[in-house]
This record gives sequence, structure tokens and C-alpha cells, in this order.
Amino acid sequence: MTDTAINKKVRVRFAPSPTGGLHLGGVRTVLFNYLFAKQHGGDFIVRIEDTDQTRFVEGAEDYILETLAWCGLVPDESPLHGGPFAPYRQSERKPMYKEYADRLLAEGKAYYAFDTAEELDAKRKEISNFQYSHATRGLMKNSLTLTIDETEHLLNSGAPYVIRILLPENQEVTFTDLIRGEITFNTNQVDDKVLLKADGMPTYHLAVVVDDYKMQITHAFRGEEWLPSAPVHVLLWKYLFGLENMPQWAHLPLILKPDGNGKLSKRDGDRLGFPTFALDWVDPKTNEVTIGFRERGFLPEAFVNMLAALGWNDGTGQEVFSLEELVAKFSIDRVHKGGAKFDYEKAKWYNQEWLKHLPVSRYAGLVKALFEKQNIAIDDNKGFERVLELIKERCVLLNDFVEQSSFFFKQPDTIDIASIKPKWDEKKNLFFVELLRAYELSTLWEAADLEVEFKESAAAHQLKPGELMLPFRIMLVGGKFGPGVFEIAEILGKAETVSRIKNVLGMLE
RNA sequence: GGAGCGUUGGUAAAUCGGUUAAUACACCUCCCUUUCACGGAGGAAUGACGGGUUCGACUCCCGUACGCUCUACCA
Repeated sequence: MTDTAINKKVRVRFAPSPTGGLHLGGVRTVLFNYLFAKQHGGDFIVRIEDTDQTRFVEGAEDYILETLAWCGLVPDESPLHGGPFAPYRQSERKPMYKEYADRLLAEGKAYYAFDTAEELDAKRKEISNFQYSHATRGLMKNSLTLTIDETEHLLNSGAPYVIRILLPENQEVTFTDLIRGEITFNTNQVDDKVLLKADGMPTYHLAVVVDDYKMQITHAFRGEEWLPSAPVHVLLWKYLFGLENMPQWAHLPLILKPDGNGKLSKRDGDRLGFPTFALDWVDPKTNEVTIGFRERGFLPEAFVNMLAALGWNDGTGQEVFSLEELVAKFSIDRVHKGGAKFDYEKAKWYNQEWLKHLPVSRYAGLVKALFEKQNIAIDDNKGFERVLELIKERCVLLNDFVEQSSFFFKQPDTIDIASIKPKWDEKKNLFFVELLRAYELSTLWEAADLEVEFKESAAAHQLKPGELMLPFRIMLVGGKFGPGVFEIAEILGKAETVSRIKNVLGMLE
């Protein structure tokens, strides 16, 4: 790092294009950006790269910002939050890019190209592995092959054109990647990328360089898929703003699909049954819903933690980190080079850990909403939290709380009578009838007392408590699950406990 | 095809040349729990391959294989 870089305020940006939901990989890129910025007391900027009008999707920008808000990764500057470098949408910055393309043109570092899509296609068919580069640009229709007059004429006649960068021949372009070290490309291997499209919009390549400069970005983190086009960006920096002002690059490893090979995609999630988006995403065109981690019952703390662990660790073996801890401990040189396969089981484990670590009051409201969705009203908040405390260790996702504890708030929907019946006899029936009487008369209603009474009664009937506990449990909860039976009975209260025993006794007759 | 990047158990991964290669998830066995979990004890399972460098290599170098990404007027 140079001295100037040390003194400069750290500024990073996440630059998504609003073409749909934001997937795991995107959120992780945000996270690493955010952690780095906050660790250095810097700024985290969100810039919307909406230069491709054909792929623009309504609502995608809001969705992206909402995702960040849920994760707690709040930008310092964005189209929503504003900031000193506004506007933060590239479509609103359109005039700026043209100016730089013109400068490149004037300096002979870029040229006009008039080839139509059909002509390009034809060339691609004619020449295998065609690239618009040093080897082929002489064959094409551009200001390099046309005379000045011809070019002028085409321009004046309103013919559509693009502006392409003119890559130098056989030159080594080297830059340092914070994660991978020194990386070198030969310009002969790179093509003359389009900088400005026929509609006047810049491509990513021009826009990213211009905006990173104008927004004073010091560190640029992005997915590994950008590596092959990095030399174009480096060259653009050299031509336009000087290499000394170029941000430090870091190309993040990809998140891979759990089975097979390749980048994790939304499709993989659909196919394998796990979310790949943070929040539910509804495609505005097809109305197709893609499920999100939030709706699946993940806590944002767990989601962020899990994402951080995908490609980074602090070397100590610690796995559970709060966002604050991540900010403190994150380091770019501990980020892996290789991609990691996404493991949904492990993701769930993180949620389970967070469910255990966080006080239930932190998520009681969320669980309550889930209950209300099932038409189960919760009016006693304190009692509710007590129940959550009792069962939280058997829950992995927030939704599990409903399954695991709805019997506290309403009669079980189904009673697993089949598990009682085979071993049911008159002796047991008698025991429960008597237990019922004893419980109805009891003045104390605490788990310990109920258990003593239960066991004494069992002894009196010459029955093993073990044979009776399961039927009792099923009477109260409907199935073979849940916390200790007597604790359940205590919380349920006398009236409800008695009523449930009676109910099942009736079913067994 | 080309270029770049990558490769430690099934998965995520520690190790920054030095005894039997951590740990977590998943799996198996057992204990605890007269339910389900949690928790505890244990088990099986790994350095792609081939060359170097070195007293010594998972670690450094070279090659091979394999994989990924890119190769759009998409980002």
C-alpha cells in the first residue's frame, strides 16, 4: 500500500445491476465490502449499474436495498440514502461517460466501430473463436479501417456506432489482487471491449472505471468472474485517471453449487430445496416466487454469519461471529482463493446456534407473527417467551417454533393414538382415571409436584412410570416430541391438562 | 479452442518447511434423556498426479490432470 492510500479514507462500493433478486454470492460481496469499510472507518456505497435497459427489472433496486437492510449492512451512500457523489444510478450519470469516451477517442486509445450485430455474428461464424482484437480489428468496419472522410460521413449520417477501446499489441498488463497476488495478462489475449454502446450508454467496463474514480473508491471487491476483464479496467485507469489513483482490486471466490460443479444459481436452490436469495423475490413478469432465507425462518445474524464463513475464517476455529465481531476480525488476506460449495445443512446449523445464543426476546416478535399466520393468537407475551425458552433447543429455523410449541396454545390437531393403542389396557385406563381425579383435586400445580403425584400413583397401580409417560405425553401434545411432560402440564395449567387427558381417554374407549 | 484463476476427509476448513494433518457440519456407535432435541464420549474418512529444491514438504518451484470463470453493444 502506498502512503497516499494509507491516508485516503477507505471507500468501497457494491455495484449491482437491477436485473432480479440478489443471490447469496451478491450478498456475500456486499458483506465483505461492508466489513472492510467499517473496519477501516470507511464508507460503504451502493451504486446501481442500470446501464442495460433491456435487462432492467422493476422493483429489483428496492429489493436489493431491502436485502441489505435486513442483513444490517446499511450503506453510507446509495440512491436511497443519498450522498455527496449523487446520483448513484448510472442511468442518471449517462452524460459523464461520453466525455471520457471522447477523450479516449481524441487520444487514439479508442475508436468508432460500425459493425452491425449481424456482421459480428457472421464474423464469429466465419472465424472460429473470433475476438474483436488486434488480430481482427483490421477486418472490421471501424474508424481504423475506414478513411477519416468515411468515418465522418457515417457519423454525420446518424449510423449507429459503438466506441471500442484500442488495446495495445503484445503488452503485459499486471496488477496486484489483494487476494491472489500479482496477476498478469497479455493484451493480445484480450479483446477491444465496447466502452460506449450504440444507445449512448456506457458498458460496465467504462462505467465502473469512471464512477470508481468520481466516487473516490479506494478498494474494489467483486466476484472472481470479473478477473478476465480486469486488464481492460486497469488500462482504462492508466489512460484516464492514472494507475496511482486506481483502487486496490480484490476478486472474491465464487460460491459453488453443493452437488456437481459450477457457480451456485437460483435454479440449484429450487432444484435442491433451499433458498439462494436473502428475501422472497417475486418476479414481476412471471409472478414466480423465489423463497428467501428470511421467509424460511433464518435470523439475519445467522445468515450473515454463515455467509462470512463461506470463504473466510479468522484462523482460530471460532465459527459464530456477530456482525460487530466480523467487522473487528475480518481480514482480506484470510479470504480464500478457491470457491466454496454451499452447504445448506451448515447454514441451518448457524441459525440453530444463533437461536440458542440470542435472548428469546430478540426474536419472540418474529415467532409470534408466525403463530398469528397460523391463526393462533398469542396474548400472554411473558408466557410466550417462557415457552420459547423451553423449546428453543429443539428448533433450527424460526418456523420450527410453531410445530414444536403450538400445542401449548391450542389443542393438538392430531393425536397419535396409534402409538398408545397397542399397549393400552384396562389397568392403564384405571391409572389415568385416578390420576385425573388426583390432578383435579390438587392445589399445587408445579412440574415437580405433578411428577411426584404421577409416580406415586403409578406405584400404587403397580405400573412402571415408563409405560405411562408416553401415553401421557401424547395426551398433552399429540405426538412423541416436546420438552418434559410435567413442565408442559405446568404451563398448560390444570384445566387444560385435565381436559386433554379426558379427551384422549374418551378416544381410547 | 484461448486466457486467467483454482485444487487439504462427503462439505466447510486450520496449518504460514519440522512429532500420530486441528476443528465444524453431515454420517456411524455409545452415554444422558422412559418422547424429540440439546449436551457428552468415541469412530470412520483427507493433502489430484508426477517431478524437483531441502536433512525434512500439504506448505516452495516446474510439469500433468481435473475443475471453474471469462471469451456479448450483460453485468
